[in-house]
Amino acid sequence: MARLALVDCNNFYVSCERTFNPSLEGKPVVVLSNNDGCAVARSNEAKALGIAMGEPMFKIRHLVDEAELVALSSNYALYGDMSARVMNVLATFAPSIEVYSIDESFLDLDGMPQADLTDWARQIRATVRQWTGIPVSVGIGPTKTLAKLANRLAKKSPKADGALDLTANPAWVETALKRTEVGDVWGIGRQYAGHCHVAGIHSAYDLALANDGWVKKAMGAVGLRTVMELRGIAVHTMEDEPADKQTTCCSRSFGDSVTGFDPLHDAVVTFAARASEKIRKQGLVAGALQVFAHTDRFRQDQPQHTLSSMARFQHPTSDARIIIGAAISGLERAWKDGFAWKKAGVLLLDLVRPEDIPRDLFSPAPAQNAKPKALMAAMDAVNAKMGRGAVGFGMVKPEAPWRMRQDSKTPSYTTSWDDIPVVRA
DNA sequence: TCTGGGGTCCTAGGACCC
DNA sequence: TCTGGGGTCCTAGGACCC
Repeated sequence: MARLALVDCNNFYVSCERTFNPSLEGKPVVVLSNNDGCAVARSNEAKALGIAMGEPMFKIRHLVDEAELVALSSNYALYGDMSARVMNVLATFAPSIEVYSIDESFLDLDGMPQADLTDWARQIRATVRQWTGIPVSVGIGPTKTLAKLANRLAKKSPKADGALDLTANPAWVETALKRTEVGDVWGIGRQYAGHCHVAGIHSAYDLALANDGWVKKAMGAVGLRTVMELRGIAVHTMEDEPADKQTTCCSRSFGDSVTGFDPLHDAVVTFAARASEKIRKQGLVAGALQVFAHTDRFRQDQPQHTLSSMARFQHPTSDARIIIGAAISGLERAWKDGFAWKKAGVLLLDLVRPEDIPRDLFSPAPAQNAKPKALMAAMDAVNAKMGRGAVGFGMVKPEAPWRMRQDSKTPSYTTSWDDIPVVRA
C-alpha cells in the first residue's frame, strides 16, 4: 500500500506572527485579508470565540474590546519567507516532497521502512517547531485525500496530539471516515455537501459507499475522483515538479470605490505591470490578456456592472509596455460611465515558455527581442534591490485613492534589513 | 460606514465544419 | 407535414482549493 503524509502548519499566518511576537501566545488573534477586510487566519482562541473563516472584520470588531481580540493586517513577505524555511526542514525528512500551498506539503513515504510512522511524524513536529517556531500537524494515509483527512483528525483529537497514521491499522481508515462529516472532505465544498445531505449522505464513510453513477451526476468527474480516493484508490499522484502556471492574475479590491476613467486606468496600469513582472519571474510569456472591473456587489442600492475585455497578443510576450498598452486599450473598449468601481484586475492567459512556441514566418527574430528583454530584466533587478516601484511607468501616485487599507501590519522581520529583530545583550 | 486574492479543473452551450 | 448528426474548438461560468 502506498503511503503519503500531509504536513500542514497550524493557523499558519497567526503562528508566523507569534514567532516574532510571543506576547500573542494564548490570545485570540486573527490575520486579515487585503484591505483589512476579512479574517483569513485564526488562532485556536479566536476560533473558540466563534470567528468563522472569512468572517468580515466589521462583524467581529466588537471583540477587540470585549475579548481582547488582536487583528493584524496580512504580511505576505513574512509568511512567504517562513513558509520556505518550513518546507526546507520538511525536505530533509522524505525522499520527495510536493509543496501544495503556502502552508502544506505532501511527503512521499515510499520506501520508508517503518510499519508505524507515528514516531517519525512526531519528530517532524518537534524539529520544525524548534528550527522555525511553527507548529505543524502530520496526517498519513494511502491517498492524498485520506492523508488530508488524517491530518484534520490529528489536529482535532487531543489523543493524536498532532500526528495520525491511518495506515498503521487497517481498521482505522473506516473509523476515521465515520468520524468525518462529508463537508469536511477535501474536494467537497458547500454545494456538494448540500447535494450529499439531500441524498442522505452525511459522513465521509457514507460518501465512500455511494453509488458511482449518482456521484458522477451530482458532483461530476472531480467528485468521483474524491470518492475513489476515500476508498483508498490513489488518483492524485505526487508531483514533485510544480507545473507552470496557465494563468496569472493581479487584482485588488479598492479601499474606497472610484468613479471615472482616470483612477481605474491608473489601477489597471499598476496591475498590468505587476502581472507582467510575475510572469517574467516565472520565465513565461502570455498569449492573451483580460482586463476586468466590477462594482461593489454588497451595495445592492447602487447600479451594478462588470466590465471585461479580452485581447490576444500577436506574439506571446512578457514585455510590460505591450501588456500595459493592451490593458489600457482593453479598458477603453469596455469602459462604461456612471458606476462606482470597487475592484479591478488584469489576467494574463495562455502562458507558455517562449522556447515552446513554434516559430513562424512572422515571429520576431531573436535579435528583435533582445532589447526589450534587457530593459525588462534591468527594471526587475532595480525593483528587486530598491523595493517595488523604484522604477516603473510613472503613472502611479503613491497616495492613489484605490490603494489598499492596511492599518495593523507587523514588520517584515525576516525579509527587510530595517525590520530585523534586535536581540539585546 | 466596513465583506480578499490567486489559482485549477470541468461542463454546458454556441459557432462552425463536413 | 417534412427540414441530420457528429465532431471540434472556444468561451463563460461554476465548483473547488488555500
